[in-house]
Amino acid sequence: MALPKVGSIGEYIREQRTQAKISLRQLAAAAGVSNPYLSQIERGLRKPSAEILNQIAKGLHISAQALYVQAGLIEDREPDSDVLAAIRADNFITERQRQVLIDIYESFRKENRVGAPEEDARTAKNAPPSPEPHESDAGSSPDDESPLPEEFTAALKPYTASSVNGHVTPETKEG
Amino acid sequence: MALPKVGSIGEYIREQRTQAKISLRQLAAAAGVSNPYLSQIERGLRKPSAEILNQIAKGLHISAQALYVQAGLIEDREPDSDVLAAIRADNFITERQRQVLIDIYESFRKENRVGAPEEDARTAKNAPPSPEPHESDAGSSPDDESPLPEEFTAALKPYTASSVNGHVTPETKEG
DNA sequence: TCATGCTGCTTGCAATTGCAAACGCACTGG
DNA sequence: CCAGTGCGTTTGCAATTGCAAGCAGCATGA
Repeated sequence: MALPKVGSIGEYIREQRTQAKISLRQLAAAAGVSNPYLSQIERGLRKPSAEILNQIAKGLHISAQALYVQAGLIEDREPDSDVLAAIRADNFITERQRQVLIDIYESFRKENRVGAPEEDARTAKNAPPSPEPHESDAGSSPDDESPLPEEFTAALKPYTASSVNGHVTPETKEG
Repeated sequence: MALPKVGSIGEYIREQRTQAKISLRQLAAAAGVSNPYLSQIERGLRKPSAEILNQIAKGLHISAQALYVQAGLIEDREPDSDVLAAIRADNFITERQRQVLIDIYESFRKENRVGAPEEDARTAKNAPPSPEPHESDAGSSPDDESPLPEEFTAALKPYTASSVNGHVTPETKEG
């Protein structure tokens, strides 16, 4: 298990390099690494550090992210929705908060996507994946100050109590 | 320039770890690295490879991307897209779920603003000024000894299923 | 034929990573 | 008072990274 995915990333680099029609030495120079080392990387004999990887990405003029994904260092994130992208790009929240937000959002979607369980069928009915007509702007009542939490566990309780509960529209039930 | 941002990433990791209230050894075990090595990383004495970085990110339950950015291995992402706009535009979730998400996000931002006199948008790069992990201990679960985020996801399920999705007392109509 | 220049590859070697073991410190409790 | 447990840190050491130097093969040209 010495070379798990290392090989694939080496191939990927070589592929990109040949595609760019530049020599190994050229890329090595552009990336600021030695030619022999780059050679070894491309053949999977060495596992480049993140720094080297980054430099190679720069030298290849490709996104470092692509390389990291190839190297298995970053999960290939599915472009589910813009919400996740926005959350991930947001700078106003801490990492932990970000993670919680993502977890919550994903749990929502998972909840809505309930495959076919009869029990949850009705709950799912509330949130059909397709066109749930949220015609109401639902404007998120601007002046409705909810006693929002500061911690997760703390955060969740008040929700069910005030914010969420207080905004229910029972009519959504189908007759 | 031997240690460019290594120090900062170590601090960042330690910050996240203490924020998560887990010990160095715990994180080391969760991340699959040795405790002494993690200690050295946090103090900037060692420059962890991408693989280790990735494992640490997993152990911390934060996005590996954030760590790479902190390590200077990935260019900082675009400033910030509007999370709220994305949430409002999303039609994979119900109105109630949308409301919860918005409330949570805003509460997070409000929470982060505790030590920030004015709009610190630009100053806040990737980590808010001083989030002050001062959990008000509002929850204080009885036998809660898992400060890990998984606790939250677990905590989310019941509440997404029942409270949010429509198992609430509908009498609380908006009026 | 030899010289020059290009391609990529192999070979030692210093520097670094990453770990197992052990250390010092604070706390608990028999 | 000393054993036991937790914390973070320090200390050698094997394994690896990453590089300078050198090697072999294939062109072009005098």
